[in-house]
Amino acid sequence: MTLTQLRFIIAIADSNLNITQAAAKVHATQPGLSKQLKLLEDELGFQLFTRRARSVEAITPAGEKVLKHARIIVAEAANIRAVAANLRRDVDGELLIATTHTQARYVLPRPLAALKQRFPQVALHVAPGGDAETVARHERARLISPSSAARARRRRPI
Amino acid sequence: MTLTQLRFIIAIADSNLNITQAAAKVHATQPGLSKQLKLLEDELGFQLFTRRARSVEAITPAGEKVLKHARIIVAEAANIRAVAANLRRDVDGELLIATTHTQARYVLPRPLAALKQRFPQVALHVAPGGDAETVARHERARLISPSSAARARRRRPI
DNA sequence: TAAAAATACTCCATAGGTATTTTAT
DNA sequence: ATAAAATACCTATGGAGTATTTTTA
Repeated sequence: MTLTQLRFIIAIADSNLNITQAAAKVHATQPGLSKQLKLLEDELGFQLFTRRARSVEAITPAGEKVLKHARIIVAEAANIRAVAANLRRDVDGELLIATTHTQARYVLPRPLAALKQRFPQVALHVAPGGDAETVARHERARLISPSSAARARRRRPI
Repeated sequence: MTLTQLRFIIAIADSNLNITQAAAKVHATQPGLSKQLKLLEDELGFQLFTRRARSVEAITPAGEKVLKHARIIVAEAANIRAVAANLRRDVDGELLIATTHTQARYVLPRPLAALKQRFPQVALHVAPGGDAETVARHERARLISPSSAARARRRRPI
C-alpha cells in the first residue's frame, strides 16, 4: 500500500469509475493506474471495484470502506505539505475579508495581526460594509492570485 | 513522502530519538532510516529533528506537527489493513447456532462474546429450542453466503 | 469503429542493504 | 572503547512509461 495507490483509487472513484479519466486527473497514465489498482487489490486480498468485461462497474462495499480511510490519509498528507509550505513561507496571494464594521473593529484585529506575522506574503484586505455590499465584493474577488496559481501549477503534483 | 518514511519518523520519535533502536523496531537498518529521514526532510524543506553532532537531539516544533499528521496516516493505513484482514477471514456472513436452552444460557455466552468481538461483521443468531426444531432450522440455513464463498475461491493462498 | 481496461515489455529511479567513516562519550 | 549517525556504494525491485491486445457498445 502506497500513498500513490490511495491517490489513484480516490481519483478513480471520483471520475465516474473511468480509469482513463482518473489517470488524466492525477497526471499519470491509464496502464499505470490499472497496474497500481491491481497491485493494491492483490495486497489487500479483495477487489475494490467490480469489473464488467473491460470496464469498471462499481465500488465494492469493502472498497467504500477503504476509500473512506484513503481520503483521510491523503488529506493528512496534504496537511503535512501545507505545514511545510507554511514554514517555507511559501504562501502568498490575497485574502479579502468582507465583513461588518463591528467584526472588523472588535474581533478581527488580533487574529489578523497574527496572520500577518505568519504569512507576510499574503496581501490582506479587510472591507467593512453592509450585507449587500459584502456579497458584491465577494463575487468580484479573486481569492487566488494569478502568480500563486502559476506557482501551484509549476509545483510537483502530490 | 511515503508511508514508510512516516512509519520511520514515528519509530524514531517513539524510541528516545535513537535511530538505531527505531530501526530495530521497524525491522530495518539504521542507514535505511537515516537516509529516508534525510530524504523526507529534504522534500519538506526543514528538519524534523535537531541533531547534535552524531546524534538526534530533539524534535523540532515543525516535526511535532508533522508527527501528529503522520500518526493519523499510519493509523488509518492500519485500519485499511484491518478491513482487509477481516474480509480475508470471511467475517461477513451469518452464523446460526441452533442449540438447547441449557447450552445457550450457560455455555455459549462467553465464547460468543469473544467471537462477536473478533468478527463484528458476522450476524450471529442463537436459536434455543428442542431437538426437532433445531434440526429443521439447520436444514433451512445457509451457513456461508454465496458472495463470501465466491470471494474465498477467488482468493490466492497466503 | 470507438473507447476503455488489461497485458507485455522496457528502462530508470530508488529503496534498502553492507561496509565504512566520523564523532562524542 | 563504545555507541551512534552519517556517508559511500551496490543491487534488486518495481514504478511508470509506450505499445499492443482484448472486449464491449
